Amino acid sequence: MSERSKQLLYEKQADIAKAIAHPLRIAIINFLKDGEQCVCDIAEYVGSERSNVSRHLSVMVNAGLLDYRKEGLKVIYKLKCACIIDFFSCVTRVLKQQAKDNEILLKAL
Amino acid sequence: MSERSKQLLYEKQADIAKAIAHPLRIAIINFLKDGEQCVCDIAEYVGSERSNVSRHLSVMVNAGLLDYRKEGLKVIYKLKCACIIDFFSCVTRVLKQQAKDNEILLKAL
DNA sequence: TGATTATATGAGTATATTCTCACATAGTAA
DNA sequence: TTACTATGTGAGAATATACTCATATAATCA
Repeated sequence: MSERSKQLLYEKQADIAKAIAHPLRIAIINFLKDGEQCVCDIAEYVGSERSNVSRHLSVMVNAGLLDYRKEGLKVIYKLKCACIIDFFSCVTRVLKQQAKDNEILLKAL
Repeated sequence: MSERSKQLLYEKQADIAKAIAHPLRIAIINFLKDGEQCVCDIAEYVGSERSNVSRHLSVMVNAGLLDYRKEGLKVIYKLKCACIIDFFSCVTRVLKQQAKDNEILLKAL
């Protein structure tokens, strides 16, 4: 792969990681794991303004993480790729390792 | 899990995603996939200032993605958890889907 | 000792992200 | 038509991130 292609790929990959990298967006992903939802239900679940949630949703749509469809007044969002869940199994492993490290540190005090 | 615990977990997960979410850091992860490296070799590989690379490395160490050891003047960094690679297989699937979508769109023009 | 090298960090600037409020848009229903 | 509801978006302020340059630290070697 050329240097330029690599560069582009890294940027695309970073865009996707960025689209995940926010507590509110992670909460949304967790909510959508169990099925599609409209903006107002998502906003209630995550406890934030609808306008704010709407923006976070559009970040994830732009990154290719979510799909949506309109149903009357409502817009229903869903995960486009269930594989996003895999990301969290990786993250969970890192967090468990961190917790273990902290435990060791704590015992040394 | 309590609301507070969920909130904390989402923040921790977001911190890890943030630590990945930069083209330079992704380039570094790709370089370290093949084995540990010192700062100056990493800086040369990614084509950036050492001071900048040093900072990106410390972001990833703080997030629990990397480990390091000192060897003389050099500091050698390595991936702490190979599972980070799994993240990219997920990202790759999202990117492939995007490429497919774009192809469909292109044909419709 | 002083010079050299690798790395880390403080300070400043530039840029990006997030949130809130107000308003716009679009579908629905009286 | 008007009123209502769900969603999206512009503008501004607050905050976070990233980069560069200069300097600090720490190991090595003459």
